[in-house]
Amino acid sequence: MRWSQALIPTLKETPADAVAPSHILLLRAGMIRRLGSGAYTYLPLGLRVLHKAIAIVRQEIDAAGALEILMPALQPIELWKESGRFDTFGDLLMQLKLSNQQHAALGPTHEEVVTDLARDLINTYRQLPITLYQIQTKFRDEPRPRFGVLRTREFVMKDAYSFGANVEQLSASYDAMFEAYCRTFDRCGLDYVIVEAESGPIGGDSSHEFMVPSDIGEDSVVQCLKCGYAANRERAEIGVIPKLDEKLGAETAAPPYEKVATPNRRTIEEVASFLKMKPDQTAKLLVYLADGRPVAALLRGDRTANEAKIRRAFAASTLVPADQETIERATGVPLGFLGPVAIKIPLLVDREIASMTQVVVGGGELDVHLRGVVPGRDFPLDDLRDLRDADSGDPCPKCGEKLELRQGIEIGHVFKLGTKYSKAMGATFLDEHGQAVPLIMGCYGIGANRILAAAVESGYDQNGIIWPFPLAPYTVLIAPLQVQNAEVLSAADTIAKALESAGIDYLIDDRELRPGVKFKDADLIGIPIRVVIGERGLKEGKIELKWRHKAEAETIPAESAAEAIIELVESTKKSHEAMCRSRIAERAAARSTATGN
RNA sequence: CGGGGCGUAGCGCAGUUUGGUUAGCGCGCCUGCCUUGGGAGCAGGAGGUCACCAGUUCGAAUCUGGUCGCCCCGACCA
Repeated sequence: MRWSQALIPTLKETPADAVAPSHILLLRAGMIRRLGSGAYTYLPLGLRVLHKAIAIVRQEIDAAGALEILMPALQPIELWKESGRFDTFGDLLMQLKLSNQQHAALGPTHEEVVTDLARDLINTYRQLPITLYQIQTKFRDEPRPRFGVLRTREFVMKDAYSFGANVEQLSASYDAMFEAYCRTFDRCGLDYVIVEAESGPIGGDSSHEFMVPSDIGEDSVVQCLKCGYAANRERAEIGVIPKLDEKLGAETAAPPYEKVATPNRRTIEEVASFLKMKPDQTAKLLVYLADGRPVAALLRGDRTANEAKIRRAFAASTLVPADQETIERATGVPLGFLGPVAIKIPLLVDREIASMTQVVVGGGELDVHLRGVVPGRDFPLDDLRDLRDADSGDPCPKCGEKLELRQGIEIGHVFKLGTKYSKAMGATFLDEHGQAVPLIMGCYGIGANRILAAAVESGYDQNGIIWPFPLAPYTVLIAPLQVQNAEVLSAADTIAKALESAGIDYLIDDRELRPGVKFKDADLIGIPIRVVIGERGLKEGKIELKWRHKAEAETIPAESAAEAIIELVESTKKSHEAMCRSRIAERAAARSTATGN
């Protein structure tokens, strides 16, 4: 492609409403343009990257044995009512009225449609297992689109759905997708982390997220750098925190707790600052309705409750925070002054509380808190649980080392669904005994646009984007510096022709501009290999070769330049493929050790 | 949905507090000269419903009321 014929509207200045590096750079590099909030046009350069990412996804998902289909984005609302998600999806679902009063939705995901298809087409266990997928635009009425292409109202997703006759088939399909995702992201050249994710009432290892670490990532993940444990923050378990054994001797002699007046101080912040203490010296008592029954959880004041953990701890299938009226009716204590001493409803205590010698808690009556309360002495510690979100510095559940908390961009998610949709929508098959049984499903998503955002977030410098080799809009940028000079231009054209016939994609900057402008633009759009041809070098029979990610350029002989560049591209591809293969081997080895024996 | 900010040329901004010539500046764009290895220089030029609607006023980018749009923080995120 000749730059003079292309549409690459680079910007010298930073657009005012872009904040995230990927957003700023994709705009400045002329790859995207905003139409409205959360809606972006992909210009030629950006679209090429998107297409390269999609091509890799498609190859790997195909190779994993899934079958590509294309379902409508436009869906009858009845399907959503049938699955029960019309209510749970809420305002996120983009709805519209068609003629004839038809009520429709633009698909935010396709469990309903694919389950409808399956109940129609899958009749017998002999057709199972099967995995269907599509690559298609999804619609979600996001309350707050942000960070450019990272969170939009309309986005391209690869969504796959597996159907199995039993749990073994589900696991096999899940594992195949999991492996395909690893291969996909390895091939994209992304640095990703796989984390255990919260999977709802099913539990177990039935959900994983693929994350690219980034400060603008919207998900928090905890990671143990020692043993490799990684989990979504909501999911992460916390290792055992040592109890203070010695306190049994020392602290039983501590003075009894005292009541202090805390007029109208209800929140942890208010109480702590009023008593001139830190929030981590206090504890808070939270009240929930577990399957409708009021229950309480006690956490250190500065911690975040984890509702999924609390729900499981109370063996409940639903858990919602209790409202003020319910709390006061159930406990007889006004909101803001609840404490664990003499509480009237079932109480579970977070494990961490056992490591506190003294604590400030609510006094169980209006405008009163208790200071110097000793856990274990003043309230029981016999049922300790893990009830909170993991934090930086908490012990790893596997090895006890300190966990690190980081942000990440979710680029892929694999999930064992079970029979949630097949049961709700009557998607059954006949098993070996002629029994109609619900299909066992899994679902697997990859956000194509997020691959772009994540690649830029993890590959840029102050001059612009540094694309990973496999995703770059073009592999080689050829920059003849003096286009008026016939020798320079023909040297550039010679190289271009050679790349063309070698099947290597390139962009040739044939614009009649000053060299500085060309260099700035080249850095901005981030093409991996830059070939500079200038009058000066050409006189000495030399042209310049530079990697975008390296500071220094090298010179090579002009007459053999084309061959050298082709060789460089080929060897880079080969070493990347070799890296992907060795990752595959590593995972296979890890699996056989894990299955043990 | 709560809090904060913004809307003036393709992009970045000044002007608004205190109403008053023809609404400015930089970048980009067009023409010419000049220049040519890291966003050059000179000269000339095009480009504006000052987000929209209503009001106050002799007079509104500027004051008042309303509407819309966009960004950030939070809530939310199968």
